[in-house]
Amino acid sequence: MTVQPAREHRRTRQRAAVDEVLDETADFISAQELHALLRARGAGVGLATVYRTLQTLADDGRVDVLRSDAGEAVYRRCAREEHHHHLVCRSCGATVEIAGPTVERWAKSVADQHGYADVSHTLEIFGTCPRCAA
Amino acid sequence: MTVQPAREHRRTRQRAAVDEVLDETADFISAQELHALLRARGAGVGLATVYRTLQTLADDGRVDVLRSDAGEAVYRRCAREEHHHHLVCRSCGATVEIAGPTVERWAKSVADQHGYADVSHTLEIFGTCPRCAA
DNA sequence: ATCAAGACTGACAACCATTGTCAAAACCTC
DNA sequence: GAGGTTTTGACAATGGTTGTCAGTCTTGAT
Ligand SMILES: [Zn+2]
Ligand SMILES: [Zn+2]
Ligand SMILES: [Zn+2]
Ligand SMILES: [Zn+2]
Repeated sequence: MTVQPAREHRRTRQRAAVDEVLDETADFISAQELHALLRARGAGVGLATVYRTLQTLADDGRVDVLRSDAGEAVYRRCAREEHHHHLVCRSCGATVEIAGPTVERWAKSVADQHGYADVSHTLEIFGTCPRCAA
Repeated sequence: MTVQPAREHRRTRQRAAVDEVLDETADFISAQELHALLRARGAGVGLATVYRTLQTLADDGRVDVLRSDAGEAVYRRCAREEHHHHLVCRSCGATVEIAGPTVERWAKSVADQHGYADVSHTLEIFGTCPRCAA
């Protein structure tokens, strides 16, 4: 019995294109925006494919997802893959990655106190970045 | 020139009905669910009106809003109107209101350090409540 | 009580992000 | 190259939410 190589996803032109945009984009971006970008730069990719690719990346923890004020899902390739949070500019989307060890412990302890198990949490900070503060 | 009394919203049967359901419901509930509830108990209210009413209540800070995993907006009348957060059961929706003074200060300080102004944040803790832990 | 002004309602259409469909295309292994 | 699997993409379908607008209801004033 041979050890099966971890079945990775295939590398296709479409996935490479999505990956490239994510690497070049510092801010959170929606699937629709990403799709428009790709179309604009010639390397067209089907909208459904963009959604599927982002979904997969998110499942694999290779991109972070959060919901904009409008409820639209937005994606970002973060420098660190470990758990962290974000300080996001409401106006231009400029993002700073944040670590908060104290908050992590606090959240866990609060959940424990109330007997909640299998705990997770969401935490994002929004504001107006220096460049957008006219 | 007489001083105008603060123009409040009008009191209508529909808004009273929505209010009543919110007071009776301990868990976060979606607009669609609330609409179905009202219809079921006879006091029918138009779906658009339910949405508008919840929107208004949220704007006035009279109900809390957050997004379910599915991206659907869910609403809840909380005991305290001051800023707070929630510990929510992923399975049954049972909710505990949480205050986190330390987190509040931390969030503000992080934003300040990066020059972000007009700061707000979202923070919710999810888990499985004691009753749902089979 | 009556009335006018305008806030509110609701059935329905419109929107729009996201997902489902499925035949064609790309890819991999033998 | 053949056969089997994965991926793609145009299009339809879904579903929450908002827009429309004529008719209804509240309210404050008469
Ligand atoms: Zn900015
Ligand atoms: Zn965290
Ligand atoms: Zn529960
Ligand atoms: Zn807070």
